[in-house]
Amino acid sequence: MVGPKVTLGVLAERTGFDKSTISRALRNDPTLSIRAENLALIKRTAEELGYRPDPAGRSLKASRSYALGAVVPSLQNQIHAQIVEGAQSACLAAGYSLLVVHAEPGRPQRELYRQLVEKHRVEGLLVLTLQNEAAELPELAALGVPVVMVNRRSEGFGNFVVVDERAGGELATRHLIDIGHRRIAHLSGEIGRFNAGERFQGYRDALDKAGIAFDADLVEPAGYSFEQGAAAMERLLDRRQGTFTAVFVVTLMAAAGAISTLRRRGVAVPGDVSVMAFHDGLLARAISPTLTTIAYPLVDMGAAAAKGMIDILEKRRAAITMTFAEGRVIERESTAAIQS
Amino acid sequence: MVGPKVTLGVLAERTGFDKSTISRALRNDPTLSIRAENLALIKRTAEELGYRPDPAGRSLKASRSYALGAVVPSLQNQIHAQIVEGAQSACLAAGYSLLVVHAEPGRPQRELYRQLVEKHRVEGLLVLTLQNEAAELPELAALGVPVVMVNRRSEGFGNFVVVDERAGGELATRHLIDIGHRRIAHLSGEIGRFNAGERFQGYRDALDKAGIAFDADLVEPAGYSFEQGAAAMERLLDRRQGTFTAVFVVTLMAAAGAISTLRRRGVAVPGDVSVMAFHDGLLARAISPTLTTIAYPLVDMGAAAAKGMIDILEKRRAAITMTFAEGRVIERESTAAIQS
DNA sequence: TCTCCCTCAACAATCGATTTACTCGAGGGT
DNA sequence: ACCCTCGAGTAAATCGATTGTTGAGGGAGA
Repeated sequence: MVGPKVTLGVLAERTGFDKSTISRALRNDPTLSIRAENLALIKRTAEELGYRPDPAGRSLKASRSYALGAVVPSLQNQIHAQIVEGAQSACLAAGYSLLVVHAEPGRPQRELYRQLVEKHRVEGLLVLTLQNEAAELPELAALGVPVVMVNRRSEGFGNFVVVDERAGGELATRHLIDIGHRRIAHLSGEIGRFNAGERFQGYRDALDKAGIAFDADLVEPAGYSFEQGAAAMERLLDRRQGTFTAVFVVTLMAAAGAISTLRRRGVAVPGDVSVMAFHDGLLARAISPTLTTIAYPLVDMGAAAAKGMIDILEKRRAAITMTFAEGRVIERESTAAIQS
Repeated sequence: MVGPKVTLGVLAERTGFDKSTISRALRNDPTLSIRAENLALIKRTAEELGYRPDPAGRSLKASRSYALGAVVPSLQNQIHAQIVEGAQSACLAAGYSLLVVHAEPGRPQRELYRQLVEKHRVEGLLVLTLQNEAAELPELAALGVPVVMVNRRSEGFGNFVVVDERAGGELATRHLIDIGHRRIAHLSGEIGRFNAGERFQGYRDALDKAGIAFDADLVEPAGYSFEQGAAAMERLLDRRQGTFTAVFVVTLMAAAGAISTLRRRGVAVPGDVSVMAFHDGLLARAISPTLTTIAYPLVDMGAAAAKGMIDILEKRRAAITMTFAEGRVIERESTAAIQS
């Protein structure tokens, strides 16, 4: 079917040139000088026979794998799925491949990273997950390949691609303020973690700028998952039902959880409480009421991370620190203006 | 940091044996006879130095890439995300890598497949998408690598890993019947396609077995997406509102869409209409009311497909035709018994 | 006319792992 | 004394692509 493999050797026989000449010709190697007509002949022949350099040969000689690795908590989280989609596209477009592994909870992630680097020889790691950054970052660095953190950032750590979480948190909260809310609660993540902490700061920023007093009791630690959002809303209602008219929830999933609790407890959304989430995904349109969110170009972010990594590997840049600022409010049904 | 690469050559110097001896020793090559103590020495040294065979060298010599390719419509669909997660785990566990590409709508998929095979040299394709199977399957076959269809099946085509769609459709419908429904609508996919067609058949099977007359007018062609589900429910209500008490929707996403329409039109779920979906995912618990679904082990299905592919490549089997039968009803809030 | 320098390529060595074909000495059988 | 067979490894070739080095032929300047 496919016939004998088309290698440089085959091309050499066909054209009468040496394989090294052909290799150089096809790559437009400037150290090769060749007659224009011969160059054309070689290129044409390669084209006709459908020559594709074998990545194994290339890798062996170059001591490179042209592969990146990514570790992701779970692909079932749409946020991560978007990021991975972008990274994948960027890798393929640049001639790299991307190995994605998901971290099964309970199994130490260190092993996954190590396997990726030592066994599969990935040249760089895209990190979308880390339980304990302080402890794990040094380990990662010790693996000897560059690391780019995506959707995460750690003090003093070089490479990251993130969205402006703090500005996003502020944007979300300000939107609630703009449509008339004053008593705004916040379902947060673990404040010590980057994303949760920044979003929380943004929430405070918006309150401050609007001259609204911060009420720590209106902040309930939740987490990123549906269940955590639901449980946190439960606690918040137990304590403060009726005293807030809007809530900014730290993630899309947790917002869905919060809404489910609100509905179950007979609190109308957005009638009694408006709900605003961070990050957009198909889920936002699938639940009812549809969710107002702060949307960032997550696919682009994934692509930027992969591209940045590749640039680093190819010495086109030394580091990547990129912040996507262009968050915007996507208004849907879960938020409503307050008239009073 | 990582020091000089540990290759067979390094091990040879350290132990005094020839690299070929070491290679064969480490792989327990039965054609090598070696003194037990020397074997132990070699293995110990390899362990100490952290030797990992370089996949590039191995690939080159073996003319194999140890990589599989998968083309998926979008990772943002949880169903596909689950399948890919499973496939990924299975590949990594077997020492293979998995290249996932997602089909951007509009770009011909044929190019993606070709690139995967010719440029990245994947040894097998996991196919989760195909617009037009009759036209594209021969093209895929012509690429010269084995193809396993996942969550899809085509008449006369050898390899597939699927769930028992028809039994699942029957199970879903029967559950509705069991809890008292008689007038059951169906939001279907394109009947010509495998999944949609089978699920529809299952729907009919259940009606037949229960002695309920099939009413073609209660079947509304929808599609697999949220929007299509929403629009189809719109049409169905326009035509038949009040004449059915339950609906079996062809996918999770479309069911979410259907529910959103039902709610907007003031039809209570499950009060007026019970909704049952096919396949389970985080989404089912995130929407409100939570969705009753037919759950299949999709992660396992992805893993089985990858494992089957690897078995084929390693000649442990000639083909894989596997059907997961163990679908089960996960009862949540979107369905309720009818008392009458 | 004699170097010297381009132009246009060819040669050969590598990268790391695997595989096929040997080698070398000790012991066994006749 | 001679041939053979094991046991225990060794040597060399190979996979395909990529350099670093070398060389033949021709034109130009001295």
